[in-house]
Amino acid sequence: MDNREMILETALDLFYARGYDAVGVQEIVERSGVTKPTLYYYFKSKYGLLEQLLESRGEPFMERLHKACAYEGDLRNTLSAAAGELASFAKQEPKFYTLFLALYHSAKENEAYQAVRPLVIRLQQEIEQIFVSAAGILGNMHGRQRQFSLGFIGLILYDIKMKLEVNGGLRMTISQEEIHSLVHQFMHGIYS
Amino acid sequence: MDNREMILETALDLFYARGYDAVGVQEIVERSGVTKPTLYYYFKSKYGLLEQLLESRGEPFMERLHKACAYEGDLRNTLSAAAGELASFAKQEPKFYTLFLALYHSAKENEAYQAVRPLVIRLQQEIEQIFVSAAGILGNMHGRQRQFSLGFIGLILYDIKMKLEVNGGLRMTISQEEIHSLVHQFMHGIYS
DNA sequence: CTCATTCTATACCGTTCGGTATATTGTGTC
DNA sequence: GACACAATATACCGAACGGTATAGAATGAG
Repeated sequence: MDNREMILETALDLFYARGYDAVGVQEIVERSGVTKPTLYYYFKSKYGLLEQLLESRGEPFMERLHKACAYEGDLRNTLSAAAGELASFAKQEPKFYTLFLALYHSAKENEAYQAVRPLVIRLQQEIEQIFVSAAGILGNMHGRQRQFSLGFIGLILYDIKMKLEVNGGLRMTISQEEIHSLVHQFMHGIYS
Repeated sequence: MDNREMILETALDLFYARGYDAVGVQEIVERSGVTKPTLYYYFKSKYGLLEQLLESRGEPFMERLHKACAYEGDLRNTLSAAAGELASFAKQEPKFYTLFLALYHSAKENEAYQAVRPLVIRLQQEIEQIFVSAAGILGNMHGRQRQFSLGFIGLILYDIKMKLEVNGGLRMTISQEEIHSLVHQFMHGIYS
């Protein structure tokens, strides 16, 4: 692993464990076996490091999610596909997933929240687009696509986080059945 | 307002806006119109300030929640009472509610997460106790009280946060109907 | 071999960090 | 008026913060 990747990996470990603000640049470079100028050569600043970390780990996932969110006439199946993609991603990258969630809920005027916003917005757009596509069929959304998508995201993200925690990080399993059950639970609220 | 309360209020504002780690003691005392030794006289350390902030604002709420969670034979009504209490608290203290949620999701090895744990545990216990009490009647929980309570907490907390955000912090309204609808949505997943 | 470019280390910068030793100012008690 | 005690300010501490000026090593191209 080259130095750049090593720094990214170390930063992920540390930000995950203690948070962006509580981790110093010095500690990152020491654990990575490099010195400060190396970090600043690749990332320009501590904030740049966080940005590139979020982009390098988030981009591949966003592409997979985009494909999974392609609406094909059935809202339930599409939501299940999206939720399944989120779950499999969380299983593959539990630390990044947890870090993402922490940043998602962090203070709005904090640097770290600004850095994660692009990813959050894209996630919201992908999910919201599902409901927009389904509006033609459902017909009764009355412009509540945003509300529905936010609620769906919150439900799924939190459920996955809980399942990650009770299994101690690794070994998380989330079956197709559980996904369908969650989606069913969510949709029942919509239709009633 | 005396100096101690002034410091607490300022700390809440700043921690809410930018997060515990990103705010320095210097800024807190400047905005409070006092000097550092005054802060350290009352709170002993920055961490102590956070602890006392969480306790002073969290304790009154926990007491109200405890009463609301008293199980009286009907799971739906009890859950609605608990959720309603959470909602009214969020409406009264939106900044503290949001700060609590941010800390709840922050990195586990971070100081701030350690500080909020007592409150988190008590919240979980209150909610879990509802399901434990209901177990005699439901009978089919198979020791899943913890899982149910965590899921319920996640659903309610996130829903309230969303409603806070779309209304720009103040002017949040969450009707009794919405509460009942949420609880219904949650329970349908349990019974099915 | 030479030169440009990429990458990395030594050593340092000013600033801010959380925290404190010491002294002074109320304020009510005896 | 003397005393105790709570509350506050001045001035300072060493350490850690994010960041950088400068120079040296490595690498491939001509």
